[in-house]
Formats: sequence, C-alpha cells, structure tokens
Amino acid sequence: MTKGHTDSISQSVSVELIAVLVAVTNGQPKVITVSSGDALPAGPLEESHKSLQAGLRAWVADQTGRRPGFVEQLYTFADRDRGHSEKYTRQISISYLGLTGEDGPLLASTSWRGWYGYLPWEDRRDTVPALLKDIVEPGVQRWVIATKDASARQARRERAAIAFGLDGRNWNEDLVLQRYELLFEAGLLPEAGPAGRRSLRLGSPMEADHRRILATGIARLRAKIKYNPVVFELMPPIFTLQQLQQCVEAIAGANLHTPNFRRLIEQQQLVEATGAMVADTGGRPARAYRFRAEVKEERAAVGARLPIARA
Amino acid sequence: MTKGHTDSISQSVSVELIAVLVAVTNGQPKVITVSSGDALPAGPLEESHKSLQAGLRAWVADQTGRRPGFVEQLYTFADRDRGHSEKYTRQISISYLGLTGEDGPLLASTSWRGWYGYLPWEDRRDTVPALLKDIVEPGVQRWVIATKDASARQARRERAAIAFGLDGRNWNEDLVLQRYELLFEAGLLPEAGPAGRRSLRLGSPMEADHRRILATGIARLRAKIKYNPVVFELMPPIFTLQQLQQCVEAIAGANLHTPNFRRLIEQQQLVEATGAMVADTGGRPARAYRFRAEVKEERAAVGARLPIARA
DNA sequence: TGGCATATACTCATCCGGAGAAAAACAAAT
DNA sequence: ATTTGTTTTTCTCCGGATGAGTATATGCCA
Repeated sequence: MTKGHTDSISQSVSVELIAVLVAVTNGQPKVITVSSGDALPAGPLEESHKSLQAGLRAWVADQTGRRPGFVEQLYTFADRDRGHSEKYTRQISISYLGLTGEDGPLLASTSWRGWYGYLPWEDRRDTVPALLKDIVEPGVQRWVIATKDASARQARRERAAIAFGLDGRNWNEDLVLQRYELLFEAGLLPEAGPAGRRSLRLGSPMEADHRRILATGIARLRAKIKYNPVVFELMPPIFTLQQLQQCVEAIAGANLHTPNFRRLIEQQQLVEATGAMVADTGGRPARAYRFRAEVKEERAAVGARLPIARA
Repeated sequence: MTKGHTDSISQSVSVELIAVLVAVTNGQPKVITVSSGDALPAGPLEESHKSLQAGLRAWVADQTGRRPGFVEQLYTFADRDRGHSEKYTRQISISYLGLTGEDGPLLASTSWRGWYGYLPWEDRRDTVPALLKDIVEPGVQRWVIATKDASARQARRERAAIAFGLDGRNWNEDLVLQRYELLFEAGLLPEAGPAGRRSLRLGSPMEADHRRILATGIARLRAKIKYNPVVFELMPPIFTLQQLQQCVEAIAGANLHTPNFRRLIEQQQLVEATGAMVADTGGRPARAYRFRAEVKEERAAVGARLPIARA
C-alpha cells in the first residue's frame, strides 16, 4: 500500500483503552476490575487526551487516586461486529499494563481481585494446583487426540508439552499467554463460546477477551521482572528481603530459593540497607531495605548477550 | 472509567498500519521503503480485513509478492491534528515488524534501503562510526549542559552515558530507540522540527515519525534474536555458519567472536549439517547447514531465569 | 532455658561466557 | 613445490554466575 491512501478510511471506528492495573499486597497479586470482577477497566480514548499513554494515565488517576509509576503498552487488536448498531463498526482495543500500590481509594464500581482467581493454573507457589492434573491435562489431552491428522496431532502434543511442562519438560512461568490460548482453543474456557464447557471451573471468566488481556499482562510482567527492576513500583518504600521475595514469588507464581534470591539481589546492588530492623517477622528480626534510586537508570537495560567481539 | 462509556466515542478516527519489513542480504540489513526512501510503507486498515495482522499481511503480500514468515506488532500511537481537514481528527498508527527475504518483485514505487542509511550510528561492525565522535557526542554534550538545573543535568548525563556507552560504559546494541529519542530531544535530527539542525548529516530522515518506528523495529529485532531463533526467516534454506554469523552481525551492528558464536549455535542445536560443502569462500571450504525445523517450537521460549526452588 | 521460626551466611560443584591460540583445508602467488 | 593468505574449525583456559544444599545467628514465646 503506497502512501496517499492513508487518509481514505471512513468506516466507523471506536478506540478503547483497557488497563491491567497490578498491585501486590502480602503475597497476593491483584488487578483492578469492574462489573463485580467480570471485566477489566476500559474507557474510550477521548478528544482531550494528548496521547494514548496520557489518556490511560488520566483515567487511571481518576479510578485509583494514584498514578501508576510504570505504564507499558501491551497489545492492540481490532474487532469487527462488536457494536450492536446496524452500522458496520470497528473497535480498536489498546491494552496497557500499569503497576501501582494497593493504597488509595477506588470508585465503588471497581475492586481489586486476586489475579490467580482468573488463572488458577498459574499459581504454583506452594503446591502444583490440583486442577492441572484433574482438569487441564485431561482436557488438553482430549484436544490433542481430537485431530485425525497425525502430524497435526504431533504438533498439538508438542505445543501442549511446551506450554504445560509435560513429557519431562520444565514449567516455564513466562508462557502465560500460550497456556491461556491453548485452553481457549481446546474449548476448556467459557469464553470460547458455545463450544466452551461452562461446567469446568477453570478460574473465573471475564467479559469478551479481558481474561486474555490479563494473561498478556501477567506474561509481560513475569518476563520483565527478570531483567528490569520494575518490582520497585509494587513495593513500599521500605521493606525486608523476604517481602521482596514474596512479591516476586507472587508475580512469578513460583517459590524462589531464598539464599540464591538474596545473592541475586545483592550482587545486582538493587537495594541498600536502611539500618533499621523489622522485628515482627515471627523469627529473627530482618533488616529493612530500600531500593537504590540510581539503579533505575543503571539497570534500565541489561538483557541477554551475544558473543560480541571486543577490540 | 467504568464500563458503559465504551461506545461513546464519535470523533473522526482513522487507522493506519505501518510496516517495518526487513531482509538481510550479504551483510546488509534492509527495509522496504516508499517515496524514494522517505517513508515506510503504510496503509489504512480496511473493512475487509478480519484482524490487524491479517490486514497487514494482506497488503504486505501485495507489495512484496512474498508473505513474511514472521510478523509482530511493534507499537500503537495516536496523534491529534494530523489531518488537513478542519474537522478534528485523530490518527491511530499501528506499527508492525515483518521478516522476509529480499527476493520477489516489488512495486515500482517501493524499494529496499539499507537501514543504517537512516541510523548510521548503529553500525559498529568494522569500525566505530566517525560521526559518533564527530557529531553525536558533541551534540549530546551540548544538550546535557543546556540545562541549568544541576540534578536535571546529571540525569541527562547519565541517560546519555547509558544510551551511547560513555563514561566507560559499554555500548548496548539494544538501545536503538533510546538513542534515537535522545538525538531527537537534543534537536540533532531534522524530524525534530524547526529546532532540528538540518545541517547535521545524521543519517537520512524520514517523514513524520517513520524513522522512530524503524528504530523501534530494529530494537525489537536485536532483542529478539538473542532468545528466539527468528534469524530463520532472514536466511536462505541452506547456508554456512559464516553467512549466519554475518546476518546476525548485520542486525546487531557489531562483530561477533566467531568461535563463541559457533559454540552458541551448536550448543543450542539450532542447525544441522547438510553434508554438502561450500567451496567459494576464499579460504577453507565451509560446511553447509540448514535450520532444524523442530527448533522452531522447542526454543520458541527460553528466556532468562529466576532462582526457582525445585522440589 | 529450650524450642521455634525466621534471617542471614557460607560452601561446593557445575555450567556458561569471554578471550585467545592454534590447527586444518583450500586457493593463489612465487 | 613451496609459501602465503584466508577462512573454517577445534581447543583450552579462566572467571564469574547459578543451582543446590547446609550451617549459623537472633529474636520471640512457652
């Protein structure tokens, strides 16, 4: 498509901003929801908004009374046939991830909900959820063998094995979206429509594709937390290392090896001791820490590496 | 913003798809451009398109006669005041990265251009570009000291040091977008408007923010190539390890350490020898390789790791 | 005082990545 | 035929990061 066509569109288009607003309080990762937990907060892009990010921040501030310290665009998708009018309409949905604290008042219509209520198979902290063996794996298995073609079946088997750590593979906590999509395709989620089995209780559903957007946000956050010190935004100013670890565990949905976690944090010099102690831990008092502000810029980007030739 | 407002929008909105279509041929990374290299190909989202990705693929196929094997959304942004009409209009631009080969015919109005023509400071393969020392660093330095406030100046200095590897830091090839944005802010690019110094020859400019989108695409590709075997899409079916290395070097803009690169590829089992040899290399004949198809699924996601507690 | 629970420190083996040396296999020049 | 050059290919060495497990410190509470 060459230039010059770019202003030709005239179909009816509406633009919607959808937010995954995350907080973590004592080991519980949460998102802001509306409609009694049935949907993510969403609002139209308004004329007054200078940019998408600005628009999002504007109404997030309205909602939560707080301004999220970290906001990142997730994904944009377009649906046809979304409106009820006879006119052919197109909806563009732009989703964002935002990190904040749980404090600050919410409007009555909104509330915090634990995110593992929507994706219970993602929380493997203390035990591997029973529904994985009881519901997910049999359902996925049915989906695998539901294909006649042998190579297609093999492809499905491989995909399932990767997503859910089957066949001796390891569970990869980053594959939140892949798991959601597989369950959706397998018809194991009510969102999948009439084919979806409403009888299975695989977490609470959400309207439209909001649960999918939530999965996207969690996936992004789980990936990001490994190379970018965004946990910052989810922690109070002063905290103990265990609190920090529990926050990361809540996000990752897995228990961490405490000594190694500690070593990781220290060698990256993410935090500094305040000197104060926190005594009400139930055991030995813990040192209080704060984040090193400098880190924010320093470690803003480290990432993986290529075998680059020096000199 | 609670639900129920979501269909209230009525301002005039147009949706534009912009593509960064990449190919690499003998050490030259290239993008498809229009308008004699002044812009990236862009087209409106049409009613017939089922989804954004489908829309993009449709007209990419028209343009190049090839279907890119890999397509990924980059970023969405919204501008006001973009149209010329008196009506207040809003343009949504959704950008995509696509990987393909250079073969296949192009329309006359489109052409491949080397991407380092637009971002010459990003190519550090054989030598560090002279314009870094000659133009970029002095310009950035002026921008740093152009702030009165001491702490703001320090922040700028830090940011510049990270982006361009100053003050003893290493160059981080992933920070393509950060570098572009800094140069833009510093008024060193003609795109920055009247403040921009058109006299400086810091690469060829592009219309609107297309050069920024290109930077976004390059950054994404440089990051992605490290944990996801997308080089696939840019290579012919059979190749030598040196060709593969040169392709990665072209993308990364840096020379790689050959033995270590080899070791990396082998230990990841990305490729398998065909048995054939390629003799016209100028030196010792090289083994011919192909990608292992299985890898595509296997290594679709590996990523960094957290100190997860087993057991 | 003796558990109990958590916090913190230390050890050890292994793997991976950066860096460089060197051998192998051809072509072209002498 | 020998030398030189160029590229491919294989090894080695080393330090630091990582996985895994053990041990000690320090409070509270019964």
